[in-house]
Amino acid sequence: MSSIKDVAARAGVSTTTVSRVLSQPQAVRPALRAQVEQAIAELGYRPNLAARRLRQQRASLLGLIVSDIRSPFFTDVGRAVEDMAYRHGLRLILCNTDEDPDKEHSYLQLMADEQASGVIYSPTLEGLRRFRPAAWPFPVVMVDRALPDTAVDRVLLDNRAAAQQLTGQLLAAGYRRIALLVGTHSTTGQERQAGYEAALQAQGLAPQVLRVAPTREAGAQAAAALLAGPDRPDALLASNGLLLLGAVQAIQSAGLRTPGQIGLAGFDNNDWTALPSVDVTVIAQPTYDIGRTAAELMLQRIDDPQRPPRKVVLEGQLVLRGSSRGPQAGTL
Amino acid sequence: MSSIKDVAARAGVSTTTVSRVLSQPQAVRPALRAQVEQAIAELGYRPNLAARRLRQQRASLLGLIVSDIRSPFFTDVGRAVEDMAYRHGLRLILCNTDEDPDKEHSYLQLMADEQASGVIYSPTLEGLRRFRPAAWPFPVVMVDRALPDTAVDRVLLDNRAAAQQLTGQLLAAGYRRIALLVGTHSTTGQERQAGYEAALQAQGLAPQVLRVAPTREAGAQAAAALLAGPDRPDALLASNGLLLLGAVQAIQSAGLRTPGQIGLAGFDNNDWTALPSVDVTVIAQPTYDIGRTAAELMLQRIDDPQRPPRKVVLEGQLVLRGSSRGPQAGTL
DNA sequence: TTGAAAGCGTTACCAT
DNA sequence: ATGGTAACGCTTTCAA
Repeated sequence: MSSIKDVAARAGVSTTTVSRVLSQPQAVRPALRAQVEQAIAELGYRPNLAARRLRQQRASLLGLIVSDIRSPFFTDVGRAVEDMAYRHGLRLILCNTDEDPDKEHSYLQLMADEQASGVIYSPTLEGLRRFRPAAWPFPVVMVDRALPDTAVDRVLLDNRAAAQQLTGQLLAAGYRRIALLVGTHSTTGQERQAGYEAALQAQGLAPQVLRVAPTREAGAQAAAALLAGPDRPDALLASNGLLLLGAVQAIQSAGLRTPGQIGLAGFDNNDWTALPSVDVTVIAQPTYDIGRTAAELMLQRIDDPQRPPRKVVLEGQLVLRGSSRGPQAGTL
Repeated sequence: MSSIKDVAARAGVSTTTVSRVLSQPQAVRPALRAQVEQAIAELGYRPNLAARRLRQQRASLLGLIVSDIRSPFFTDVGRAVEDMAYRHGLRLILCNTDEDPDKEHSYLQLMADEQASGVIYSPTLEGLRRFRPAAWPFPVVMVDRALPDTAVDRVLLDNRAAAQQLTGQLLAAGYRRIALLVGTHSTTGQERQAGYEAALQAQGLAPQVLRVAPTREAGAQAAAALLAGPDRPDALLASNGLLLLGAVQAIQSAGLRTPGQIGLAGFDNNDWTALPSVDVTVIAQPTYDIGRTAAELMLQRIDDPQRPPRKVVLEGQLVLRGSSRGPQAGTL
């Protein structure tokens, strides 16, 4: 590998000049600059990033810390962040925490060791409780999950409004006993539960909440229990895509039809939700937008570390499908 | 930030000794070692990775180059690789290429600049054609896609056997006019097509192949055209998860039932394929295993750069569901 | 078993 | 506008 020294020798200039050609070309006389650029091309010179990093004390590198990249939500977000990172010459390091606060901490430490320029972070409830922005040498942008008063940049969905809208839709269709399947571990679940409860209370109805692990299996099991139970709800609301899939599975396994025999709605416009045999009403989260916005906030923050923290709240989009039509609709 | 110098001063030893405590503790007298370890703890010292990298001329860093992390297959593989990387103290850098050979090359170059320890790579057909192992300063492990004679480590599914098995299943059930939806861009599609054709030819039947972009929309459109066409096939085979989803959508939209009115089978045991209303026969790829194996090959290769390249072929698992039962089965 | 010192490749300061 | 040089923090020879 050739170094900046070799380039300098070949171009007949100092290493300083070569460095300048790389970082601030306009500060070098065009003639000299051309010489240097030619030498660079001839040698196939590539800057040594480790040396640059050591000297500058920072790396062109972003961390993405999420619970599990296999969740379609985080996959989309990650894809958006990676696109932005690539465009701006930043690498993206992927970190899965499995909702484990210790692993979250370990990854934050790792990013500090790597002198990352910033970290995009979706904390668990516990991780959020422990988190101190000042403890880390990089800016953090939180996505999807964050407490209301956290003093960091963050990109969130209006979960409360979305859940309220979804619940309102079921109420308007005539459902009265709507049960909620909600995931533990995250703040989003809490907010969605709040929206659901608000919508019910406005009608003087009692909420029925099942808190379960955020997996398809747990969702299916909880939904099956509800459907087989003594006072079966007339509609189900699922607070995320995995729980919704579990609910669909339980409903179909029980031989029930939506919306005729049970109403259904949930979060996340996953690709299978549009299948004619599923056709479930959902809130579509602007997942790519969330990731892109998080990356944008990060780039701006890197540019100006002093700017006041910003909170961006994006709206979910109601995708109205058959599963939330009225209880009588099945006979149409 | 404290450096190795601070630790040395506090422990009353040389920087060399501190370095040794970090990398080969058994070479330092226990008493001294304890002093150093205490100093490290008291100062909260963390090694500077950039300095280490510059000195050692290599980084504890793996690259993962895939077409799109949003594909469930790559998501699972990525998750497995990241797990292994974390366990071995390696970072994982995520790279999406969108099936663009130039972007593939650009990312390979990036990994070279970062002095990555290795790259796990799922090349496009064109990227594979251009690829020269010797051109890169890191070992490569190919996953999912690779030419038969590539002289690099690789982890592949037995695509031909899997497609043959799937087609055989449909044939055994009594289907005779089986059409294949196959994605362009990848070697897997070609291999699966070969398996499909072999199975048909063994029965003296003519193949009917539609090559389309590997997206749900393209799959749905192609399937819809087939179903509405003059000589409609009696069964459909989809060569990956997205095309299969498109096929299911087209079949359900056309008001057809599987297996009664049309047979169906395909690749990838995505979570929605098990829904009672879908219930489609698939080949389940051992996605996590594929990723884990790729990471293992990489670790072994890093350990011993001279070992001969290995090829690991994993078997898909047939998941038999309702959609591939016989044409008359719907009336049972 | 321990230490001194060179050197990895770059950037940034200070001269000129 | 350009160049000399120190410094970033670590590992690795080599010597003791």
